[in-house]
Amino acid sequence: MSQEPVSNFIRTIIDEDLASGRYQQVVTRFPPEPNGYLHIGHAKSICLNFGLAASYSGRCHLRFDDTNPAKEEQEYVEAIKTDVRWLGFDWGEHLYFASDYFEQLYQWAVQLIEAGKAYVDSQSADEMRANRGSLTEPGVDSPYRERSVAENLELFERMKNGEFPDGKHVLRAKIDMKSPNMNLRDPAIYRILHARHHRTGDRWCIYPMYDFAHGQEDSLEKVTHSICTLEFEDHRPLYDWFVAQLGIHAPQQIEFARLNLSYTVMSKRKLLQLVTEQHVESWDDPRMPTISGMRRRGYPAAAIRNFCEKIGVGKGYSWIDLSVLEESVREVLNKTAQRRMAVLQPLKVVITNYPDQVEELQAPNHPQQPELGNRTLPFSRELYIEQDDFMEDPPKKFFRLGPGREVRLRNAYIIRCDDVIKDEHGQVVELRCTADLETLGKNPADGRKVKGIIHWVSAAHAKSVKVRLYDRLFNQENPDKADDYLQVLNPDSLQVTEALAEPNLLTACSGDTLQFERVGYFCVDSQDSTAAAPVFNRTVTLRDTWAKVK
RNA sequence: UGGGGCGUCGCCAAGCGGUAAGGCACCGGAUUUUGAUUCCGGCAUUCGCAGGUUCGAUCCCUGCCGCCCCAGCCA
Repeated sequence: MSQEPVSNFIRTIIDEDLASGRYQQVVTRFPPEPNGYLHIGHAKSICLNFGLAASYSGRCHLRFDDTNPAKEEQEYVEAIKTDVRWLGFDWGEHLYFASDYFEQLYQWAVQLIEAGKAYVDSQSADEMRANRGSLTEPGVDSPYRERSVAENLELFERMKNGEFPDGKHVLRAKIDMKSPNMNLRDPAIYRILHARHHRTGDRWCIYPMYDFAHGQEDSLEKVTHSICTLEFEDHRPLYDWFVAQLGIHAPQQIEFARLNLSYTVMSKRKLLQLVTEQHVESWDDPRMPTISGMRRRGYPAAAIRNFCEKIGVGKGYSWIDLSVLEESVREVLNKTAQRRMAVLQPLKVVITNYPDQVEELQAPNHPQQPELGNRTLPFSRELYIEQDDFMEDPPKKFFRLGPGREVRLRNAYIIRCDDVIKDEHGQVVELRCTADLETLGKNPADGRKVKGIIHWVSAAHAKSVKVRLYDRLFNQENPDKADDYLQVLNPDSLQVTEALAEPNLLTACSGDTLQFERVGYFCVDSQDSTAAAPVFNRTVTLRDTWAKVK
């Protein structure tokens, strides 16, 4: 699947670690918190972690970082597993949960207390904040900082036994309240939380904090390279401190820049809000930047993988244009999608010199791949073409239909527009045309050139299908910069319309993606489409240089 | 103004002391029964700025400038 890997700073580090003998193999992990659905930003991390493991013949674990029962749910665990699998990655036997390590983590906390490296603090959250200092002022020691080991042990035990309400005490690592790195100013490592955990139920009422859990989880799994995003750079000294104090296997944490995509938001909080406040249908709404939304939209997994490969990985804050993703989608779909014809905004055409009969024309399913075979298209005297393909007073650069002009009907004849029929409002409602019946499958014998080619359907045979046209969810390039990102939602992100399609479209199955020639790629909606009432989602438009010329 | 990072073409991004890969975008042109696809060609005398070391610097040193992150009992 992948050929020459692109060099990047992470591979460089791994190469050095392997060369120096610091590690003998490569073990990575993708560690989502099950508090929401995966999005395209997670895809970058998944492709990176699983890709690196595959490239170095190592392994990659899927580990749920479920240390905060207040926000996490089983539903998310299942959705995440589905998405990672769909993206094409396999964790094999290596499925883990932070919650499986709770007992070990608790023992390690006790060990730290015994070593005089952790203490129970009984300040309130407000007092702790006040004593933490600021970016420019050092913090001050907690009055509880010098409690005896015995007292700490006893209090921590009682915390575990549920003898205190939430927030009454907290276990802190004893490091340095004056450290310029805020994360080292005696970070909280265990808090009291009387909450039901989706996997451990009511067994625990104290839960480890991220900093006290993540590195140890990596260590237990013998992870060699723990890849995370830039904001954890400041946590690395803490990460290293814990594994050093505990004397356990030390993985190397490496930070990279998370993905930012134009015209979309990536924070789970905001995505959750879009769902709960019904700005979109659901987590898998085709407008969502979630993996499940993109899947439903018709984006192939390979396109997402190619995209992640293409954007690279670095440490600088990057901003990727949505068009890069869309190009990746077209790249895959162009090769795989069968072609069909459908008219979105119909304009009637009558071929006046064509007899009252039905002809069966042959059309290739894919112009560049004859092995995909042909399909049959019914052709008759009355057709529909796209309104956009006719102009009453066309400019010179427009080479579609106009009064007296000729155009090729794709896979059929060349026609000339003789008359334009309008209704009482002056609206063009019908075109009277003549077909050159000698041009089926060949160019005019007299050598005249007809540059325009338009798509069409036979009026009597066309099938009506529901079509959903999706556009970017936000109107502003960076919705996070708006005062309120909800204010810049694109009101036209979804347009529902009926299209008239060639009969062959009805044989498409759920999940199939087809190209409506000259219009775009469309897939059968996995939720709402039925044989009786088909629903197609527009995956992405075709590139349209004419639109730019206009 | 404490600490941690980052600054190479419009957007990503290679490069690791020997004289600027690649992709996307863009601009030409060819083929084409999708104004699609495909195909050719063009596209940074220059690497945030200023000094210094060196025969030679985007790569090393110094000083500026700009941007991002950190004061959750979130991850």
